[in-house]
Amino acid sequence: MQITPEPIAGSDTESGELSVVPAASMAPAFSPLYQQIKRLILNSLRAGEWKPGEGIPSEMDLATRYRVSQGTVRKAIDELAAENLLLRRQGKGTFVTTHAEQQVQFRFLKLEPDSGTRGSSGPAHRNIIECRRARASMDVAKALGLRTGETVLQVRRVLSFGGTPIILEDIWLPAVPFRGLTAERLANYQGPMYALFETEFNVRMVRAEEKIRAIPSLKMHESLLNVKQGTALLSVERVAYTYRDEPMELRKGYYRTDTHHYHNALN
Amino acid sequence: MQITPEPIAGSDTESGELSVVPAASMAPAFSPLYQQIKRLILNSLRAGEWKPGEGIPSEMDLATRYRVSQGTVRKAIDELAAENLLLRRQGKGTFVTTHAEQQVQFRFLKLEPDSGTRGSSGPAHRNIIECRRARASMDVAKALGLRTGETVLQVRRVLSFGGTPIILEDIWLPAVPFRGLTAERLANYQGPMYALFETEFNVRMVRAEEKIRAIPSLKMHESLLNVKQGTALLSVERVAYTYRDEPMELRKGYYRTDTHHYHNALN
DNA sequence: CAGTGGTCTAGACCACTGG
DNA sequence: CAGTGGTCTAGACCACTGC
Repeated sequence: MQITPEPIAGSDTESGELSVVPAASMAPAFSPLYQQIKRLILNSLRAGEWKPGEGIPSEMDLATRYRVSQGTVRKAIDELAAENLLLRRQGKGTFVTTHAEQQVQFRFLKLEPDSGTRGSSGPAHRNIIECRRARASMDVAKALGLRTGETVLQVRRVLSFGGTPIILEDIWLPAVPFRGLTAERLANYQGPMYALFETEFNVRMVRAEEKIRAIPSLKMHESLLNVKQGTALLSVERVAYTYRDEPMELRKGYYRTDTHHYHNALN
Repeated sequence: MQITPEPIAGSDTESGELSVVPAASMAPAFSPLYQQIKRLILNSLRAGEWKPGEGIPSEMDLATRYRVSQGTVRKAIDELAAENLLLRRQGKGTFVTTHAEQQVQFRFLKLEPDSGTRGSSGPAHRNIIECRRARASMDVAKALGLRTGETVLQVRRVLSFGGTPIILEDIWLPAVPFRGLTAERLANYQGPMYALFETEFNVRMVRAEEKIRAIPSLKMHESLLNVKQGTALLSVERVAYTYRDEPMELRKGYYRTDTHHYHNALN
């Protein structure tokens, strides 16, 4: 059984909904119903039919809408919840996840103090050093899917914990989606940067990939991070992706790890 | 409905199976059926009723055994599969995961070459430097849940990729479960170290936690990793846990990150 | 072909939330 | 109390594997 999506939000960007056959393959490309439902829900998220923080229709409503059983909708939502795109709350409903909540303040930041829990030394202090327009270098362009020389915004900031500067971040953003972003707006905004991206620029960061290295600190790190040149720093290069799986941010972080460490759980 | 486990494998270590009430709380500690089934399956895994690589009974068989529906067993297995304790293979059955398979050769190793895929430079070369008995220092004892001074085994080895030494690892293991482990057995064994632990010592590593820092290389790294003293190295401190969630290995890794990087996906 | 896991349904009931 | 997500069942059928 295949589903014919009803044109609700006038936003089905993808034309070929089903039966995508791998090139030069005889595979029938069978796709279970719940995967098709999952894609329809994802399309609604992409189209902004339900915004971050809002609730989506109940399972029964969606089942009626898509003309499938509740269990099928349920399995679709389960997967989206596992990917952190949706959040289920028993008795209340299912909600679009957002970066604008206290609990997930630093969802992508895995640095922790060696002793104590994160936040035990008070809230992080953010210091915007600069925000300027620039031309994408080759590696920045490649990471963001742009052409070399295209206009990007470059942000530099320092994060301090307990009064000590711990992290220097250089951030590159494509200029077009982020038109109007200034150092002042960044400095005045309370809350995670990704929350500002959501509310002000309609850009939702969904997942990220990081490449981690150890590097000797440079001269510029001396004053900004209060370390001597040559000190070992953790280099964390992150590319963050949107609902559409487009790379929308390149972030090069330099972490002091004398009092903190990057924590990772392996399963 | 609560399940009364039948005494099959004579191995139900846990006495209080159900209804664990949080201290000083009136919470009824409701536990869904599938969670109870999950625990029973986990107990069988712990007891060694099904060994790594082996298949477990079919869903229908387990449903009959536990006197629940197939769907309930299914949900229990789903969660264990999500935790990488079981592996489902359509048409074949459900199997206990193992480290002794080519595909998951380096399940816990997240270092990748900057260009190319892992393994593109041929198989890793393992060089056992030493394996000796020692007394647990304070931090080693704390990590392994031992008392300071208890006997541990200490292994040192170097991993090379494409002929270049990239990783130095110092490994600490509690002496008792690993009695009989020698440098020779380690050197002669083909395959992942965790696979040897499974087959020879009945120790199954299920998950791990890592703390990552950047440190300057020490003098001993000069010859072993072929780097100059003071070069920035990635320090990866891993504690690995068994089925019973006991810490069974402390591993301090020192990674060269001039040609490789630690890769991490964030969701 | 039989046996396995994978999907889908319909319906009942339970636990949790908020008015 | 109604509405939500969460659990459980029984049964049907499908996709994949190996003999």
